[in-house]
Amino acid sequence: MDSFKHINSDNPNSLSLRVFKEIEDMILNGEIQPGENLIESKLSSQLGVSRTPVREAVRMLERTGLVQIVPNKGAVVLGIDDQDLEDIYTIRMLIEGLASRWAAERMTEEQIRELGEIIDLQEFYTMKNSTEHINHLDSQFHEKIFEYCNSRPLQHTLSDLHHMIKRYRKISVGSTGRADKAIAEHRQIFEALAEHNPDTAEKLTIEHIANAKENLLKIIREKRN
Amino acid sequence: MDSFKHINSDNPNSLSLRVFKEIEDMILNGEIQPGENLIESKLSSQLGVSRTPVREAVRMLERTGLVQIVPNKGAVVLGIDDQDLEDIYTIRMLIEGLASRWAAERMTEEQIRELGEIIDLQEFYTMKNSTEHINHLDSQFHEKIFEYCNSRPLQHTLSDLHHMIKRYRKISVGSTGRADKAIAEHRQIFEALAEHNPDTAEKLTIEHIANAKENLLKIIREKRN
DNA sequence: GTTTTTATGATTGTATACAATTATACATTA
DNA sequence: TAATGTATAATTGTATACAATCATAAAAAC
Repeated sequence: MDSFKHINSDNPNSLSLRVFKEIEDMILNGEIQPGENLIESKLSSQLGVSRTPVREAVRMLERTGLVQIVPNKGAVVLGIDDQDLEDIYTIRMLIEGLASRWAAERMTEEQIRELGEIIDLQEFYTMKNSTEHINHLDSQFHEKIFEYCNSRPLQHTLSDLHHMIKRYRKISVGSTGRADKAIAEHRQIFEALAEHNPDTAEKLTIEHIANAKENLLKIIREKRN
Repeated sequence: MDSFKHINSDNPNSLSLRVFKEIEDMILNGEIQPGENLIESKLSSQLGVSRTPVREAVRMLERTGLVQIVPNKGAVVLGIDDQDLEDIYTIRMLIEGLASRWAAERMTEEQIRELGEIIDLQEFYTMKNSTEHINHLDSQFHEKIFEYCNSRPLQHTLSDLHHMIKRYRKISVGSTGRADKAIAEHRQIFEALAEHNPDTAEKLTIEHIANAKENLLKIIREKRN
């Protein structure tokens, strides 16, 4: 049953992957706006590569939900509206709740130690007000949990959801007073995990994401006015 | 904000798509076994097309989770073990439960009528013992619900999950006495949806999928012995 | 003046050629 | 013999050329 295991693909950068990331950045930074068409020939000359890796990159972008491909017509950049965003967070509540539940059941002592270190770092950088680090560690905390829950299907599902909200995460934690609260919540979740208490871990995680959702929606509404 | 809407891509069959389906079938039918490598040149000569559409098809297969691509090395067919299968069904319980909840809230009268017709057909073909039709309608019932819940993120998530278990669905409903029970459950879910009763619809859907899961695991264990 | 047709250009889809990488078998050395 | 290096073959990655499809605008028909 060796063939069933995942091989840890160590990201040996291919051109397609580089192009994928470059186009993704352009979209995330607003250089390319929702509604615009991605034209393979333009992108390829712009990036100095042939059309083939661009094509593959566009296919990867479709997979992340950033783009929709219409056969024989091309790829158009998709936006997401408020309803979509709310739905994504509601789904995340359920799925990440489940992830915490399973992590609480399945985590090893070594993994608990590792997660503890992340929390310590988070508290450190929050005191220092280093937004850059805070955002990165926030992502890392969530990613570690769904690594430790040790379920390929769940990881797959969650990674899709996280891709969808990549555009918004940067504003979610930054700027407001949410960072302090978020970390206090992380600490609580961590303790439930460390005690192998699935019910509490799940409940706290759901609340945590519900709070993040409210905060994000609030910020977005403010930005619009 | 026109650009945000999905264009109903009416499947204008491209070669890549045809090739995708052919390879998918080969894997689903066991012609290509988990652990085997997909070799582009072989497949292209075997199917009488060039390597380009084969490459694109393999990328699509990776997206459905049937295959894993290791850069510079190729694509290997993935299997899923019992734990994966259980996890998928647990996730499905949550997600389809949510789909039913939202469908109950958002469904139109016209959609209720349509869904009712599917149920009627299901009952008809179950009396006739037409396994072919039963399986198809079972899929259709679930797909209609997450079409009617009208949430793109949820649809995306669920369609991934359904792809993952495509290999198993054919044996799930067939052969056993499960079909009768399944349809009775569908009927109950339908009534909750028609009454716009989210709580009941969600609860019944979760139970329904839990039952399907037990049934599937039982069948698989029997087949192994 | 409006609609339909037709021609042209732009863009995507597919095939093929070549480059880069990886796997395999054999030889070499300790 | 085991380990390491090297040559060759197999395979994937990328570039380019051509075919098919679609979008646009001018011309023709009404």
